[in-house]
Amino acid sequence: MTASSGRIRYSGQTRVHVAVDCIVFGFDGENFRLLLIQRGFTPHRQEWSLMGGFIQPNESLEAAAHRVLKELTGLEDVYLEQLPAFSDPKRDSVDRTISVPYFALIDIQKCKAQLSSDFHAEWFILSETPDLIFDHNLMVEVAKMRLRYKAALHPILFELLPAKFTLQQLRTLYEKLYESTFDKGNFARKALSTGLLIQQKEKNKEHSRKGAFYFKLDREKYYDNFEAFLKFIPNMEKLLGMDKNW
Amino acid sequence: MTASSGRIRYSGQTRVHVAVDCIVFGFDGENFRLLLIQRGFTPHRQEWSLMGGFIQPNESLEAAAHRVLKELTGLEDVYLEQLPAFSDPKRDSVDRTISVPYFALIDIQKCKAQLSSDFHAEWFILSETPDLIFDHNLMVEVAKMRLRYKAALHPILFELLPAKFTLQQLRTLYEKLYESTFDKGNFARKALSTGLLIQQKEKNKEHSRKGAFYFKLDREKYYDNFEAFLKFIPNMEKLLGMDKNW
DNA sequence: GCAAAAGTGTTTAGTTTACACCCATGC
DNA sequence: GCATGGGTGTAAACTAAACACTTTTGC
Repeated sequence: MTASSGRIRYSGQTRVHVAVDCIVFGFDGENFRLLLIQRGFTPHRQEWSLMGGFIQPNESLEAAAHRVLKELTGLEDVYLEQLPAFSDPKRDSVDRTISVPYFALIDIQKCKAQLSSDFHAEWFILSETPDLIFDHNLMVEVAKMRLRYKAALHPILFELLPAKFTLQQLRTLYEKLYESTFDKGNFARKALSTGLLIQQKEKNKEHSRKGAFYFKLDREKYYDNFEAFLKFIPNMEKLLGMDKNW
Repeated sequence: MTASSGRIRYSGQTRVHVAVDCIVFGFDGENFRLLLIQRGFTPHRQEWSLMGGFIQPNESLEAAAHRVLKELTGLEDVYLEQLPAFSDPKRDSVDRTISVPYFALIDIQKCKAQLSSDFHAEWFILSETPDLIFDHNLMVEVAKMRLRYKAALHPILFELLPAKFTLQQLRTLYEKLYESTFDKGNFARKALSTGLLIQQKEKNKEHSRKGAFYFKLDREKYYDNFEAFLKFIPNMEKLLGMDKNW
């Protein structure tokens, strides 16, 4: 619904505040993490919250989300995906505010330093997320489900890994997300068969005497095929909590 | 981003108009159809447009979409799914307006009568969609892609069929969406193996002497398993325009 | 009986899974 | 030389795809 004539005005129509909230996921090699801020102002001072902000007159929602993330982490090129808007008229008791959540995937190592003390930001273990203000807990739940869904079909989890990673790290990442375990051999074959991985000469010897090869993501193929399907995940239906008996 | 203290106001923050636009899909047995309205007012009087409306003070986005659809078609329980918001600050030259598109799937037969002349609504063959106002053409494209994606994994296309349908009608529906053809036998097996279909005693004899059994959707199983995965579509990756050579 | 569409069966190819096994290395 | 995780091989089970075949029935 739009108009473009200079003579027409939407004067009779309600206007509302529109904000974005960012559900920022990271992975520390062992656990999924969620980046939260401690509010420095009322209401709900010192309570934990998602990082968010109002949309500005000359920016799109996506630009607002990127701006907010930049303020918080210093990062510019972050993977962001829009989730369905939260628009219950009562969700905000001050003024009508619609919030559009975005989930973000970032390499936790890239922003550890920058995490501005302005926001008292902290990386929580995802499963140990504290109570959040307003409807932010629900936003996190929705984001988790969407991440599980999307990552089962598309190679987005690479966004969470450092530039160099081993197959074991990649597998652990998937195992944690789906709270499951995957066969080492089968997983490696699938991962390699995507052609997205470039084997390095260097090995990681932290976990074994033999050492595991590092891999890098083939960024070109990755961007070219972002929407391509993976079948990374065995028993996808079951892992996504879907009963197949029907 | 929200607040709930009575003392706080968002007075310094921009407020914007928020609207919903509905991309209404139907299927006439032969072609996908798109329900459009001819605007009766300026700007763009008599041009074709999606049906939309501004969000009201006491309704959510979803409620607004349902209201708009009810006005247009008389239908209340319509399948609706939110698409990412269109929020370019320049998309509306009058006032800043963010539009949240919803795609709707409806049984074309259920609303033929009601189609209120208030809106000069018409069912266009999807592939023969005229030029639409503003960014509505793009919304339709996004909705088509999302429908293809979603229908490959979930049984939503039943929403487009009448209460009783034959396997052939179901297959034709999928074939048209994916601009492809599917093996009769394999398709029937997959469709039946979902357990979602209840065979009727009656047959449709329009297309053959032998007659094809009618089926009804098992609504209970359908609602229980809405998020369950289907593997209805052979070569899903290729049909969704995804190159697998990587 | 034959045409035409409905519906079933069957062969083959491909993929997935589970699990066994070999490999390289530091101690 | 042996323990440890890294990496490879393989048989069996399952699934998908192609296509041939049988069924029904109005004319």
